[in-house]
Amino acid sequence: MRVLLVEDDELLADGLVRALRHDGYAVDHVTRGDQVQPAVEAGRFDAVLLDLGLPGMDGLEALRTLRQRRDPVPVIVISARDRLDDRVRGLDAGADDYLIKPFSVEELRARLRARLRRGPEPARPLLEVGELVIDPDAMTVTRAGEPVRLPRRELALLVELARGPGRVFTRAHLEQALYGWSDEVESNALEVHIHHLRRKLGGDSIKTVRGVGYMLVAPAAGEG
Amino acid sequence: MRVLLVEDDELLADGLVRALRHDGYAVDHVTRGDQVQPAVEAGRFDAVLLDLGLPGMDGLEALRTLRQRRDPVPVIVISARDRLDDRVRGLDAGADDYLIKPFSVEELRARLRARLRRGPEPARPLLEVGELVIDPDAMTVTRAGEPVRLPRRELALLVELARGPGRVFTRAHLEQALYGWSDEVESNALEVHIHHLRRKLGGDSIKTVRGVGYMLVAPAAGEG
DNA sequence: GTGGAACTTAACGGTTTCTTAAACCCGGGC
DNA sequence: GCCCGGGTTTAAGAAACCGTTAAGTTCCAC
Repeated sequence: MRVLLVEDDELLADGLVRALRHDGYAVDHVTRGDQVQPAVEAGRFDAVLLDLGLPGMDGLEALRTLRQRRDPVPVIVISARDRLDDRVRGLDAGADDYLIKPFSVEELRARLRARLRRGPEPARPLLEVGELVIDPDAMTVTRAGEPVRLPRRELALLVELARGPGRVFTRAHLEQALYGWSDEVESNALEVHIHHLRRKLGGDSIKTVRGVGYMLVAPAAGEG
Repeated sequence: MRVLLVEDDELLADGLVRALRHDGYAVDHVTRGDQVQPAVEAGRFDAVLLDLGLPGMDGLEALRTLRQRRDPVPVIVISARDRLDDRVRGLDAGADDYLIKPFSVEELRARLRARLRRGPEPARPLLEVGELVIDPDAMTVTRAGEPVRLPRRELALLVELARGPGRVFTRAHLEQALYGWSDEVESNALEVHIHHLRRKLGGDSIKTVRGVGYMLVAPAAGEG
């Protein structure tokens, strides 16, 4: 298992490298934010441990660059920035975990194990349907470059459909995705939401499969 | 996105359910540890939020059971047990994240988002008979790559026949597959559906066995 | 609180699908 | 040739499905 440690504090870095190597990981170590992208591209790491306050380029910036290029490598942020919105920002920038310094090496090990157990989760590509761009990860939609603000139900519906573009989702599945088992829908709420979505996204983006359900039209697939 | 919340503190659970529903998640809620396994099996959740101190069965136990059965659902532990070795044990039991009570809802949201970023849906099992490909889950059929639109009854009939290509299914069996035990059909509805299917799939795809029933055979290319 | 957005429910009409029924077909026995 | 029973085809009314509109209700931000 190959791990990239990005940390400019020599003392901490030394300790971590030593501890992780002791656990059997192959650890590479860089100290500057602008080294992250090249290192990851070259190195095929199974995980990255990323400090945030770095010379060259801020760690968060480096992380965003990585994710913009759809690199799926698991990233654990290790930072002294302990404010709530630091953590939220880090996770939303694409971190898989966020550990606050000072932390116990034991916990880092456990969280690293948890990440490595799963392996990289491939990032989904942006879904483009005509002038429509759906980012299922960020749960955002833009039309002709303009962000489209969607109400909760409609967004949830669209994101669910975007999980399998070109695939049919049954009404039962979609209703479960929106409502769970607790509330049962015994009206045509689903159809109404579909209707509203179509109005906002353009009529041919969501296709009806009669007697079955709905599907988001895939970019590549020919027919609408 | 479907989320299962496992939490016995009514007040906390209520708040979380409310907050998550507000974010567009379909939230189901159970309070006992021994309800986790059945719920997850029945519910196809995208993530589980799991308290540890639970009636019925300890959360950690429930988590281990889940993982022993190779269930891959992402699990975020939310617990007041804040000792280092609690966290390590939780993560090593198969948790993907471990959040200590009291926590900020904002952080839970961010960590949930991080867990729900995920790759494409796994491939589904397909039934293949000659050039015919049936996806029972999406309830779609393609013939030589071309989608064939089938109404529900015809589809159900075809799916049943496709379970044993080259095998004869009795009328009684097929009628039961279409209408269940309760409904008795006392007309030739079955024959009519067979007729329609043959028209769409090609005349020789469904063979009649006089006095017994029908069977599916690989249809010849180019017809239909 | 209050106003507006979002959500649900209900109703209607056009369309597809399902069932029923009746006519038709066809091989086998006489 | 004629009849018989199982199977096929056709047609038509009934039922279900889906899109749309609109009204009522809940939710939420101000």
